[in-house]
Amino acid sequence: MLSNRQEELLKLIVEEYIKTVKPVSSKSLCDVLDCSSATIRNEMGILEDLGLLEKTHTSSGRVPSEKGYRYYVDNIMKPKELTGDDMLKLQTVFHNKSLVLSDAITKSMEIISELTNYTCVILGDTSNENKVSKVEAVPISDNSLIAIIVTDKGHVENKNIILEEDVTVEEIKQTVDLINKLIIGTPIDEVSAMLEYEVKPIIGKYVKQHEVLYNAFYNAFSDFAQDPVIKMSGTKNILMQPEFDDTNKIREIVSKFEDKEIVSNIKEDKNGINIYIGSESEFDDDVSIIKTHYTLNGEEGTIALIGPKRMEYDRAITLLNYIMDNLDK
Amino acid sequence: MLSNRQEELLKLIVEEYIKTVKPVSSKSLCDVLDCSSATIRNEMGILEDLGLLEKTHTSSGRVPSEKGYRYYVDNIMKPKELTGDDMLKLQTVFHNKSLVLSDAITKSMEIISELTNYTCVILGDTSNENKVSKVEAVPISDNSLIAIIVTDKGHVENKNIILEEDVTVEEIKQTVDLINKLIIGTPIDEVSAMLEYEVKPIIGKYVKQHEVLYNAFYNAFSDFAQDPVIKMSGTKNILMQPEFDDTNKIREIVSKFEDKEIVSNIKEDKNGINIYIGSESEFDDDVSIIKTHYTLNGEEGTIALIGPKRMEYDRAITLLNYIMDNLDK
DNA sequence: GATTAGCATTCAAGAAAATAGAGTGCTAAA
DNA sequence: TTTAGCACTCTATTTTCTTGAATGCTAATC
Repeated sequence: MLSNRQEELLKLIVEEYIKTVKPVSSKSLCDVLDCSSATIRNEMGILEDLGLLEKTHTSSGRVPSEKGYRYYVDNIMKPKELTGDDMLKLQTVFHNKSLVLSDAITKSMEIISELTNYTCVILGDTSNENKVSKVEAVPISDNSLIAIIVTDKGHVENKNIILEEDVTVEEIKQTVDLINKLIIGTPIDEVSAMLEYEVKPIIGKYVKQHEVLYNAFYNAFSDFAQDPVIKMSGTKNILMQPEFDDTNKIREIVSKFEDKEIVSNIKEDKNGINIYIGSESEFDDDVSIIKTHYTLNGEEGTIALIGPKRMEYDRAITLLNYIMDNLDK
Repeated sequence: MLSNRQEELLKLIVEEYIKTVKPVSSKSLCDVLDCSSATIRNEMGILEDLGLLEKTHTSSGRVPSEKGYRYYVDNIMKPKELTGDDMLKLQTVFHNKSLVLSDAITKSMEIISELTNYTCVILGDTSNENKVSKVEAVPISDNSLIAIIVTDKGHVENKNIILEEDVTVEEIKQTVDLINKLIIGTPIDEVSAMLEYEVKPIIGKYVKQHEVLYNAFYNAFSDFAQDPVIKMSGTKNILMQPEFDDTNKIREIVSKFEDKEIVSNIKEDKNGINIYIGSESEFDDDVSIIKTHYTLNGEEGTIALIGPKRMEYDRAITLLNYIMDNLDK
């Protein structure tokens, strides 16, 4: 258990380091804590023994450890008020009423990455709340067609399908009508089963080239659930941070950003705003990630803010909270 | 005018530098040119006076200048045969027949960036060859609908539209039917005019909330022509090149890659494969860009390969040519 | 028992000097 | 026209020194 002074000291060191990116010396805190540097050094020693502080070399000042940041975030940090300036920029998103929701998230992401100078990632999934609203097929050539699926939440997916065998326009129309009749209103995650057990048996009776067409639509729908949308904003921001002043580190991060599989792992399941510090992020030991899962009118996904370990956690959280609150409305 | 030996010398220096990224010394070429280093130094001096070679400092070996690369590309370089290995990897794209064309380009881009270790960019435009094939509108809520436009080449665009005033399902249906009747077959770049002069006058007679609906569709179509698709592959590749072993240079390039406006400038209009060396690229003085414009079954755009100035121009061109030839089929 | 002054100690970071070696340019001879 | 030979230039690396900002510890003080 930390004494009041120890907590105060940890707080000062974390906040000073976040600001300056330089190890904090005992002397520099004398004034604030109103005691001598020797006393502070003693306390620092204790915090270091507890694993909350670290040194970069034997005679350097102290730097928060991962555990130190964790303690700060869990026990010390207080929510921060939004500054008028931040507020002002955020307003521009929410006052534009003609923005469709999905655009609003994207726009928020851009603003948040700009305000914080961190990198913002959106991993969007199509929520299972989506129900099929309309299916359409437009023939393009003799052996290809475009299958279009619209959901009640306004999602549109289309797929260009090559047909292995010739199919008549009439057959396509029949199939589409049939599918529409049977699956409108079906939640998107149940469509595959629906197609297989309800549509497949019936389609054979009415449509000649039923195999080909069934397969085409089955593939179109199976794509729907998959590949989450990845959007990033401010990729460069995190690379600009002084702690990443190393070509190989930058290359490593850029490589990870480019790898969809790695980025997809940033996905968050828990509710509320969650903080992952350094190695906790499972993305890169030198970054922290603040994530939150959102469900918003048929869209669902993760919004994540990637910054250095010395992130301004309080401000970032406040900003994210503000955005989430306002998107709800 | 260069002598044979001078051309040979330039060729050797360019190719050696491309391979090693180290200034080339006179001594290292004695064997190949079968003369003394002093002779080579004399010739090098001439090439330097002509601005084809440069030194990094007074007593360093020679490095090709921008003009040197240009001379090499224009006068010396010969097309390169594809290696069996390259060929093999490329085959995988073209043997997959169920790949729709647009996917084939994307896939080619990925392979080409992987084979060359350069960065590949595709700037896709919707060609004006596209003609409207079908328009559809699906109501989502009382005050919003999804407008969908399909072209004869298989392009689909959709837009979520918020209606300022209430509109009935019946009115939407009427409008869509009307638009379909009037504009199917219209080239995409003429749709705006068509809407304004043909549809607008008529729509008023049949549809009550014609203003609102007209505006909605007008906006949906105006989006179509705009925002070209940008796809990138192997962003990290160029950052890995040894000449970019500098954090600020890397940051600069990443920033440019992130800026859609800058990337859009890479667009190519000329036919055939074009080479832009260093400052000619107008993207960054330290890179070269090989670009080609493609028109392919209703899709149109630019495919660009971004590498260091010491690119393997011959190989890159051969690869691009191979891809373009095969996409045509 | 907690605090602090004082002092030896450690280490990074930067400047300065020393060294080695890879190249060049130029001259004079072949 | 070519080349051997040599002085010269510059980079890159290593080494040494110096400075100053920290620390840890001890012993005196509050």
